[in-house]
Amino acid sequence: MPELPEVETIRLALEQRLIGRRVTSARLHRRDMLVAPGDPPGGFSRAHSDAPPKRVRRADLLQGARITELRRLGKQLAIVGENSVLCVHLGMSGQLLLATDKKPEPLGHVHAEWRFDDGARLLFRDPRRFGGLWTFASLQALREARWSRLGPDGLSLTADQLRVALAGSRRPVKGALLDQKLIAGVGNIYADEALFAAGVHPSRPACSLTSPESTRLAREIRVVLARAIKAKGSSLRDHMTPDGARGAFQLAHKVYGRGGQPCRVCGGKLQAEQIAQRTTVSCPACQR
DNA sequence: CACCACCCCTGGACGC
DNA sequence: TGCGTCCAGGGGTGGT
Repeated sequence: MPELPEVETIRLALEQRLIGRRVTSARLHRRDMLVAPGDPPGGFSRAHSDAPPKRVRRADLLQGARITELRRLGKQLAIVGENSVLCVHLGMSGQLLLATDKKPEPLGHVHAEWRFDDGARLLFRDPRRFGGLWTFASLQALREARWSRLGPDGLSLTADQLRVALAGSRRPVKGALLDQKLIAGVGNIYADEALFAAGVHPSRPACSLTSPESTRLAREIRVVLARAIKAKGSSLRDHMTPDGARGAFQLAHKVYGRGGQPCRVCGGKLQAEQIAQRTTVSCPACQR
């Protein structure tokens, strides 16, 4: 569920709370949620998953490091320390939660936790475990190993960047928007919302968009993502800010999750179908 | 290379 | 109330 706006909301909150703080200790409860330098490619097998809670290598999980910045590309977040970088991917159900109280809450599925020099605690929780943690020696290493595989960030997507991404592809434009190699950060919610706002039907072949349509779609992608960030994201099930607040953008969804209901613009019946293995909702009248 | 089907995983919604 | 079934979906992998 966390797409670009949810991750950016988390980034902004952590930036306020963590920059300048030093990690005094870190714990990893599930070894298979972390991929460290030197680990076999593809991460750890689930066979490691029953290992008891353990301390990790000092260089891993930012131990001892002061946090200097928080970066994001698409749906991925980088917590940058003095001597190492932790890349967090939240997958479907991942959360980063801040807790200041002494008593640990009875929260399940907490796979890693950090303690900071001001007493703050940061928890990485991910019930469905589609997410994960990756450690790197530097931001440069993260860029080379992971972020180089991502397309341009959706929040600043230009019309030209979108035209390049869609060029020569006959797959449905919805599928192209979801492909992180082409555009980073757009998931099922914001793909549907941006396509609706742009008046483009999700099943249109990507390369069939006219130049004005691409320009409009790129703008609507930026706008819908920016509006969602202002609302602190869409809280449908799992998303919340590190401080436990819910986002409000789900109230502004025009098509996502509304199959069969009336279009908020024309009143016609919204259509739900499977496109690129994702439930896709659109308005047959408003989107061409 | 382009694209698609499948799989990973758990909790919540829903039907009986 | 409780149990079974289905569905949500990002992204990696392997097949066409």
